Amino acid sequence: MSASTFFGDPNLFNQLKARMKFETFCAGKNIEEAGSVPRRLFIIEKGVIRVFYRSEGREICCHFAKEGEIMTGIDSFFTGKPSIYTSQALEETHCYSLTSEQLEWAFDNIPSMDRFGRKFITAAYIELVERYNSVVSMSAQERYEQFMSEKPDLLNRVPLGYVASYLGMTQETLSRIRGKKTA
Amino acid sequence: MSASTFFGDPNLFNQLKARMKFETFCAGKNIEEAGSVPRRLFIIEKGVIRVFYRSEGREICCHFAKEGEIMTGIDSFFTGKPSIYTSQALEETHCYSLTSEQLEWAFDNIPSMDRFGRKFITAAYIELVERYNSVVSMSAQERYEQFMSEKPDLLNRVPLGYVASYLGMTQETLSRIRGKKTA
DNA sequence: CTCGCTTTTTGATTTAGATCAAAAGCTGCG
DNA sequence: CGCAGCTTTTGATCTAAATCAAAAAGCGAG
Repeated sequence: MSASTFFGDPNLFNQLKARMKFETFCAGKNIEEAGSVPRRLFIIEKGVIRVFYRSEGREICCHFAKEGEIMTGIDSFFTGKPSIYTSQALEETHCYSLTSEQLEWAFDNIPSMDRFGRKFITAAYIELVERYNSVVSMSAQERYEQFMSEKPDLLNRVPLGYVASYLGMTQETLSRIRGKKTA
Repeated sequence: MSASTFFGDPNLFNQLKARMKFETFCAGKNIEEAGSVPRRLFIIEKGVIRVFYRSEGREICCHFAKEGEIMTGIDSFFTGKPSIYTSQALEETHCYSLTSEQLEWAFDNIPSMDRFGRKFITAAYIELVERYNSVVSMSAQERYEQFMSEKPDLLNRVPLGYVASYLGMTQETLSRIRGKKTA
């Protein structure tokens, strides 16, 4: 989700900003680890983050977030359960962060926060529905084309294997598809 | 999502109930059609509903809802855009309904409504994440087993083909998997 | 009961994409 | 420069599941 949706309510943003912390992560640094409970919400100023989990010995990337976007482990952030996700900066990344306690405080004390939360998750939900549908009804080739039309810059900023797992295919398959296009 | 979560706040439920309409749909009847904008939220008293969309000439079932659960086209219900989904009663179905206008009214006038909406979508989001992960990292056999451990009754209440498309496989594949188990 | 229709099963074949394996390309560093 | 350790590409199989096709099983209506 883009941060501009969040900033749509400047008053809300100002109230939150006072509580947010500026953080920098260098390339390769893990931001939050799987298994931990306290999760922050990040507004990314600069950089790219991947969010992934481990399944049968391999890492599956389920999300990329870059400058101008909000990144958070929605599941545990809102439920309080330990997360299965690890987030990692892929480039030097600058962002503002808010802890889950601060967020809870905001939900209880800032009137428009629940509405923001509702809209934020609705947007995330709709995005996920689209990804779900693409993975069940599109071929690897089509998924690649959709990705390229939506996030063409990412393929040059992150390793191929991460994108492949994000798209639900192996690195070899993605490499072949990409090669075919140019040839 | 189960309706009990909704009823967790009896005060909220009472305020809404006064505005809800009781409706009955007979087996096979479409409840809401793809392409329409006004969408209702349903609390199901009795019956089963399937929600599906059309893709490349075939129907993909993306959701089942039965007695005790809430059914709504979350995407357009919250965005106001026409939905791609059709919902259909598979048995005679009784439910309470709330129009999107009534829901908007509730969001604006009942203080705890935004919070309910946020929690409702969060739950739906988490459920969808699980389905997404299962479809990208599990075999057809494993998806069948998961389905049977979670919703064993549904396979006897709805046609096989609907469940197959819900699980992201063909009817033949589901039939073979099921046969193998018993044999 | 039995005819006609729908749903489910079974069978044969095909195929997209995975897997396994190795060769190329890159990139930084001593 | 040139080797070491990466990421990416290319090649040769293999396999889960789709597709195509038809038989069998259910089931409601006359």
